[in-house]
Amino acid sequence: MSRSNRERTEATRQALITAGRRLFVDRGYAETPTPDIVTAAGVTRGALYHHFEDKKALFRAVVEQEAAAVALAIEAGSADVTTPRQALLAGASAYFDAMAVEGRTRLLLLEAPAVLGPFDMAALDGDHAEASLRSGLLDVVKGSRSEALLGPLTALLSSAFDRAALAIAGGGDRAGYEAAIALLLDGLTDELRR
Amino acid sequence: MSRSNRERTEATRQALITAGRRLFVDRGYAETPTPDIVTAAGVTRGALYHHFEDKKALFRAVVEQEAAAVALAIEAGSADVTTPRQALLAGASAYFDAMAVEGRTRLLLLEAPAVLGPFDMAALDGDHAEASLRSGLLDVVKGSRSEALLGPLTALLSSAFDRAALAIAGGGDRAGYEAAIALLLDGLTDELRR
DNA sequence: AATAAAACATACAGATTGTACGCAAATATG
DNA sequence: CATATTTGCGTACAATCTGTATGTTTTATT
Repeated sequence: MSRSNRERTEATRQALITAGRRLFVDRGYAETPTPDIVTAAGVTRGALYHHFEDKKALFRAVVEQEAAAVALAIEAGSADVTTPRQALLAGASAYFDAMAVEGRTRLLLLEAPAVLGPFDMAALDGDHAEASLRSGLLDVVKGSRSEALLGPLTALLSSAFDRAALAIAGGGDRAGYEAAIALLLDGLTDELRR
Repeated sequence: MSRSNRERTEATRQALITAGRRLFVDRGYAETPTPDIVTAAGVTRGALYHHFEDKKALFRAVVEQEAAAVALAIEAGSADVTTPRQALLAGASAYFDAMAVEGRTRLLLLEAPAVLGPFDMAALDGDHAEASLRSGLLDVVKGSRSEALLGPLTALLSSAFDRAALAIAGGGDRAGYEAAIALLLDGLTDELRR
């Protein structure tokens, strides 16, 4: 049985990422020693440090994969929408669905910002969701006074979405959070039309 | 020169907390070895482990002190206010002022949630600010339909405040964030009066 | 003054990270 | 196709860090 080098690399890389994800979610980044990761992946630390520069690089790969999955789910979830309002609410709902995957909020919203820093975090497409929100909000603020507030408004609401995702993942009342978000968006919309 | 035991304890505890704060802010919790902390504090690791159960306990003490300072500043900042709207906006402004102290956003909003967990974090008066916000929002939603959304709305806006504080600390445009928050609050107020 | 207890320093054991080195399988080269 | 070379990965090692155990000095107790 002989595998091509590319296959081998891809297989062990993914095994490490999968095992790492499992342990990072269960115990957190700091409390997860690399020996445990490689054991779970069925390799040795030699393989880990061959494919990744250090432990943090493996974590980054896990987070990147997770962020990509979220971006994909949102892309798919935002099918045909009618009004800007519907688009925003549907986007929020898709985001909550995507973030409902177990461990995802811990990885993306708690561990990653601290481990990678909010700087690396922004570069890492963590704001793909934010960009989507931004374009949705643009339809709302466009033409109004305070169109200049698009940036701050996007950041604020994005943060609110994250908080809602965290709360929902923690057993919070999803309907309540969705209603609250609708309220904020509707209020914002009205307020800009005076 | 002989100091009372209470004085000694208080002095070295505070020296450790101060040195720890400085290093945690500069390098982050994980990248700060205890030998560096005790050297900066002018003691040895023996003193550290005599006064704190472990490194995390020292970090917790730093965060507690920081959170208390924020709570105090907000308390003082919310002097005589007239309307609920003014109360909320003044509270936000006081919060931003308090969080503008260097390193505070990193400690309270980035490191602490990851190191202590959002669980310990909530218990740790991190939501003193949130409680204040909640009571301010109560005046807004009171009597309206969707009074039941007070909880989610508080969480969402609290998160938005945190994000604004982070952005401002990172050199963001404070006036823009304050305006955006005013917009959200005003919109919410109007929306509930229909 | 003598004893107890608290504050702290020193010494040590275990664990963890990253690196150096070695070997075997796969790919490149003539 | 044979040999050289690179790639994947396992093993061994050195440096560091954390927490504990043990000693020493200073303050409190009686």
